[in-house]
Amino acid sequence: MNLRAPKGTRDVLPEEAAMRRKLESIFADICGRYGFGEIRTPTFEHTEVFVRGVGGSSDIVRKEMYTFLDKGDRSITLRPEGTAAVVRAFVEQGMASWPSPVKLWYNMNMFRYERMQKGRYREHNQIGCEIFGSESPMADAELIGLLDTFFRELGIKETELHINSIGCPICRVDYEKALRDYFRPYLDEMCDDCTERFEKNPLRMLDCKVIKCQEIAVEAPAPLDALCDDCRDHFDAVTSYLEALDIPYCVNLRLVRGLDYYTRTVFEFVSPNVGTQGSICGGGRYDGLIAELGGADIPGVGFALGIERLLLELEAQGVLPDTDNPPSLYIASFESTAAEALKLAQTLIRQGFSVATDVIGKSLRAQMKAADKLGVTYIVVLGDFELEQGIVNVRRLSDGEEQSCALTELGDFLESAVGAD
RNA sequence: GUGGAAUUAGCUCAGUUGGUCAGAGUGCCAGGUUGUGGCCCUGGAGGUCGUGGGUUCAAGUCCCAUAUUCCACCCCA
Repeated sequence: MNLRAPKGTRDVLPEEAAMRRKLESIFADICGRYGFGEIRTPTFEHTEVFVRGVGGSSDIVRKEMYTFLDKGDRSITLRPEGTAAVVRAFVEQGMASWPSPVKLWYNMNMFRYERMQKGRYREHNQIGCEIFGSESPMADAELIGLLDTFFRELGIKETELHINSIGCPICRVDYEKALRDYFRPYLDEMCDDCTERFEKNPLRMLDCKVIKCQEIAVEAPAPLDALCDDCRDHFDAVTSYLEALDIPYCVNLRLVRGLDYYTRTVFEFVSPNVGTQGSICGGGRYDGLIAELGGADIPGVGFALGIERLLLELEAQGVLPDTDNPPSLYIASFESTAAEALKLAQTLIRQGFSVATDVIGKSLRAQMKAADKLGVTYIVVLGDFELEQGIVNVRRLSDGEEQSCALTELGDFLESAVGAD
């Protein structure tokens, strides 16, 4: 019997879920401040959306998609990434007629059939942003600025921004030809992967990990030198905006990225703390994608950030978010007063306070221990005596200090306690 | 898809050359105070040693297969 979670999936338990919720709410808040609206697309799409959107030469489409036929013989694919799906929605919903630019953010789970490693899962979550309708480098810079804001609010220090330009379809053709001309004499000395890349995507030969290939690639024509004037100007403008925003960056000529839709700007935030993946967040410009998916010739730029990898990074840097812990109360009771305790708890909970009571029938001593383990701020014992008097002793667990309080004023007491913290 | 390592209680892990090896710590539950937490003490529950075969008088321990996780490639978040 195999009742374990499927390979590459995981359970998120309360402690981690609370941190995720916190970090997601920070991201949502920042997106709102930058003027982005949230979008949620279906968990699955027609396979064609990703084949055409992400591109047939990408690894995602070639070997990582969860694709199946539904009962109507439609080819369906669980979304492996967000941008193609969001662009599909953009086209289908006629967002081209919305005030431009259209700025959207999302927080969605993604599915890729891959070998497992730390920070790499078959189901994982990405938060991301897209800006449609701006060809300007200002849009690229605003997105990176948003990420910088997010990382600052999280307290992340050590991640590096790598940025590059891979040109437009026009100058890339020339550049790929130049690369092939350069590499052709060395092909016999290079690895099998590179000989395959030579045909399909010579750009990838630049970041091969094989030592011999790296030595050969050192002298290869640099991508930035091959850019046409427009692309060169665009890239220079992006970096100058980053400087204006006071965002440090590192031009990484070997940064290529494996999704077919990218044009011009590509960037990543990398860190040594998330396994060999390194990349926490990746993005770039995709000026031809909307047209590719049947829309008008509208430019776009966006990024996606892996929540699981972000959590690894936060943990490594020791800046995991504090989960909110409002002052809370434990009401201990006896068999004779259990009903009154439940009722009092419900009343206070409905007033907005966080209140726990025993629902097992534990001894008073066991209830005290339970309250301590829960980490509540205050505890009261509600017995027959207290009910008769209408007064309870409120004990603060941190230092054992007690003060009496009328039952009818417990809400006010907790209210003032919130203010005191 | 390729190569390597790991898998024993909820968690972190011991277990020597196959023969009381099914254990420790921690966590959990209960009691020590039938009306008062943390520390401490006592007791208890939980594992067919990832799964399935094989070798053997005997396997947690050796062999094979398989699953899962981790690491290195590949690639991406």
